[in-house]
Amino acid sequence: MGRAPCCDKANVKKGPWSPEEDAKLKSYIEQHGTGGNWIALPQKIGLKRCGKSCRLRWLNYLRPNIKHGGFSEEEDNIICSLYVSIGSRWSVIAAQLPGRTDNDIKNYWNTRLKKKLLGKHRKELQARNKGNGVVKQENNSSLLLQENSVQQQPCWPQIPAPPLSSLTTQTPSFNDQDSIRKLLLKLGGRFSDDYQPILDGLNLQFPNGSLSSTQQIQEEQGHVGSFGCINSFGNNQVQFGQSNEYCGELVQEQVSFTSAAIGEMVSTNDYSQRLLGGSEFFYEEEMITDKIMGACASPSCGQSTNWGETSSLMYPPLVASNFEGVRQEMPRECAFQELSYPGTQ
DNA sequence: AATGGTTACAACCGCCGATTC
DNA sequence: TGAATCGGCGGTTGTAACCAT
Repeated sequence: MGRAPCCDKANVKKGPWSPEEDAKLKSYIEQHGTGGNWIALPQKIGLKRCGKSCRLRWLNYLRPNIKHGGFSEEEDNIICSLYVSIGSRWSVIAAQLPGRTDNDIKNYWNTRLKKKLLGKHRKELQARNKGNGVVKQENNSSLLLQENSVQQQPCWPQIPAPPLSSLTTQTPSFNDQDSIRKLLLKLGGRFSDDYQPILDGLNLQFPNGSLSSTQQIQEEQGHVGSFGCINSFGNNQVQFGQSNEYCGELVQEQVSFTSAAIGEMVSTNDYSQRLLGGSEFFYEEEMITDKIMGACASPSCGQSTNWGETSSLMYPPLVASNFEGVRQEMPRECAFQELSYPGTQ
């Protein structure tokens, strides 16, 4: 059998913590530690709180050496570059920023960093459209979910690579690149300038339809994987790929940058435009919603869907250097799926 | 000064792998 | 071995503080 229930939810207090509760929790943990059992803790202290709530309060607020607010530019850069690399794995990102909690970073990203970058990105889009005389169609080429001309064919988006020639080749200027590099390595990514392109080792099929060797193996096994984002730090090149399944079809896109360009984007807080130059969907949920809904509503799709169903397929990016890396580092939302690959089975 | 909108952040919720019994 | 809980995580929500009108 299992254990006793975690807590009596009817007799548990919710909402903001009072200074008295904080003091009780803090002094107890400082004297006795957590005892390795958060659930039993509130009873010992005499708090009408859930053990989970106590844990959260301690980790995010009461723990010594916690920093709140006032993120430095350096921290911004680290958060941005790690988010680009590994997605919303806040605990991993927090581990690189002493004194910061995952909750803090998550809030900071959601309320400030994301908007800051998106705002800049939108301004640039508007300026670009103005310059091109484009009325609507905000760079819609970024995510053209093509209607299938033939049923059972993947609907590949047409993603134009950003103008690499326009990107600077100067050395990335975010200060903590080395630690980021180490972290990425630890996470299964590669970050070396002499590293060979990894795409052949990945289970990828890009719009040109060519199969990688790994893919062929996977094909033989009768399935292919779905993953979020691939970062290849080889030949000074970083490639972001996203693979999603819409309406039972695999949709992939790929954007490439030089690692120097990434450094520039991050250091200038301007990476949204560059990174998103080919993938606005990253932030502009409403835009992709419309497009996906539109695509899935297309006659060729053959089935109806709604955003609630498709949204779960919007995977965050992650680091992967090879197929195993993809499997191992796949966030749980990205659990390796046994996708039937249209046209390859 | 009042009101409505926005921002920032603490806290909750629900899921999942690990652990326990 | 399987059921149940624990601990950790990321996503979401509630609300106080702030700002603009």
